[in-house]
Amino acid sequence: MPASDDAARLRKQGYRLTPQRLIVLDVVKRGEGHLTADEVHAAVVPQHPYINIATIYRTLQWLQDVGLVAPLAIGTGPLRYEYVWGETHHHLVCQDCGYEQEIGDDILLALKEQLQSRYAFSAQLHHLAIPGRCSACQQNTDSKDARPAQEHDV
Amino acid sequence: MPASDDAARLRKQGYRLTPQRLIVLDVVKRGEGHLTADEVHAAVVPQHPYINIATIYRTLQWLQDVGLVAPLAIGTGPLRYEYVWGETHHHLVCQDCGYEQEIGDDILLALKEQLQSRYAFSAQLHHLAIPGRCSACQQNTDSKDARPAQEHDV
DNA sequence: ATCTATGCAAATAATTTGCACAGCA
DNA sequence: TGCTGTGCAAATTATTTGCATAGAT
Repeated sequence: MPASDDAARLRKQGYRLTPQRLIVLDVVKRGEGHLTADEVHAAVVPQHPYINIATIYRTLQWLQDVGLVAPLAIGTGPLRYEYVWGETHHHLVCQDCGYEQEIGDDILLALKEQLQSRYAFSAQLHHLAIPGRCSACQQNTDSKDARPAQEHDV
Repeated sequence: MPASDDAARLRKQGYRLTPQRLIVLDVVKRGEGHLTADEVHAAVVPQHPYINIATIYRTLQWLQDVGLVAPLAIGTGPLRYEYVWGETHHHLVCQDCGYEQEIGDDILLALKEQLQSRYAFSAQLHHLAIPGRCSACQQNTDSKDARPAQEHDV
């Protein structure tokens, strides 16, 4: 799904395509993981030196509006953005080592169905970051937060 | 589970209990829904006029460290905090009307098991906000923000 | 030519930190 | 009394907005 595809679609839909928008889209698309506005900006600068951080924010907002990127609430810190590929997917994020794994949407189907049948609630889980521990880190049995009464890990 | 319970536990664990901490804890505990730092501050002021917003942030951080409150990433905007009751629970948040419903943890058990067996991943879904549409809003077939180009569900 | 997007700068939010003093254990 | 927590103010960080102009269609 080349960028030109998105571009053609957007142009046809009457949106104005500027180099800034194309570059930002490209960066978000090829950026692995999830980028903050700042990271996107840094990645764009080499190709478009005078681009302003405000434009990044505006463009990311616009890309959300047209459905090409989605923000990912990853807990604390600044918002992160990711390109929305055709198929919905989710992420497993290891809280110990930071490892991320992408998983399909199918695993949430059962959950969605249950929410619908039990609560008549139609869940919109487009893009979920599921925190936890990966297999490797589960084995480090570790006696973490056996906290004596102070000293907090950060 | 009266606040004094938590207080006793914390004192026993060697933490220092100040009126500020007790009031903040109390506010978060009785505050329905999820409060931002600012909202907590506003709620505390009547009882403790000179409390500073920085203290709120520090206290909320501390309450997280001792496991009494948890931050809830509710998408965009400032972080929200909620008291952690004994049993884990989650929330259904309607994106149309804002209605929130609390649901038990059991509905996620199957999901957790699948993640464990398929990905060897131990999910930590302490506190999940699940966006979607409630039954009432599903019926308003809605032609919401009919954007000239097309339209995406959010 | 028209109208929207951009750059710039400044405003606003949201959160953190340094430091001297207050107050809990 | 000895530390730790607090208030205050200022520093950071994150995001948004007004306005004149550049640039896409």
